[in-house]
Amino acid sequence: MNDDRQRYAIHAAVFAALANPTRHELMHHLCGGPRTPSQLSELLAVSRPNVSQHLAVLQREGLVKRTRQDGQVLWEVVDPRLAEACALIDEILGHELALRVRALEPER
Amino acid sequence: MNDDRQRYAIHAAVFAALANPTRHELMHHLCGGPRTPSQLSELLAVSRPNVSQHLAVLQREGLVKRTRQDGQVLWEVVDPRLAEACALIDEILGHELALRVRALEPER
DNA sequence: TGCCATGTTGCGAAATTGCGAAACTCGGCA
DNA sequence: TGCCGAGTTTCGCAATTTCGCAACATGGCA
Repeated sequence: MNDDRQRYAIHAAVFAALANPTRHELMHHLCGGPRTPSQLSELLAVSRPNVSQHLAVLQREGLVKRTRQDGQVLWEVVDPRLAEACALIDEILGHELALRVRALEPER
Repeated sequence: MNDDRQRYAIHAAVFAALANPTRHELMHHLCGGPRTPSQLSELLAVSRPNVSQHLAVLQREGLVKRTRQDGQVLWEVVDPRLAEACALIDEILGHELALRVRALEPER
């Protein structure tokens, strides 16, 4: 059972990597294919150092990996099925999430 | 696209609810059926106030709900398929996670 | 060699999180 | 009415996270 505690901790760490809007958006773009830090920086309108920091967090949890190609740095998701998993959670929480998104729109 | 930002934020908030070992363990137990705060407190060896706090976080993100029965408080998951989603992520990250769990065992 | 674009790392401040302790709410019951 | 147990909320503090900014590393090119 102490074993389970470690599993819970490791699991929670993986979820923590996705528990940030910027990292979530990073994963979304990376699921569409490898990108360079500069591309991501421009896509998200986030500073390059910030992108690097978030990518480091995702890498630490084993969600993305860095490769080199033609002298430039490319980051990519370890397993594209991660997008499916996120979509599944979307579907399950679809009602709740849709309500909350809609609730924000007519605000102002 | 600003719309997407809100979606990313809401998504990240849901993941943040599961980005804590105690809350992860709470969800695990609740997926097995409704439980009272006292039961959860004993199962997890966590103080009752702390259990209430974590349940409040999970409720805020629409993952669990509170019901009353025979004068006692029961907490339950909103959708049991959440367990499936977690299992899917387990499977996808299975290799990585298994390695990391195993890496912890022979430590001491 | 020097310059410049790309990427990463280190640091400090502000904001957030997690948890114990104390206080509060609410039913049931004598 | 008063008491007691279950459950929740509030408060204070330590630890963590996030981000901007500066500094550092690296590779191409004139």
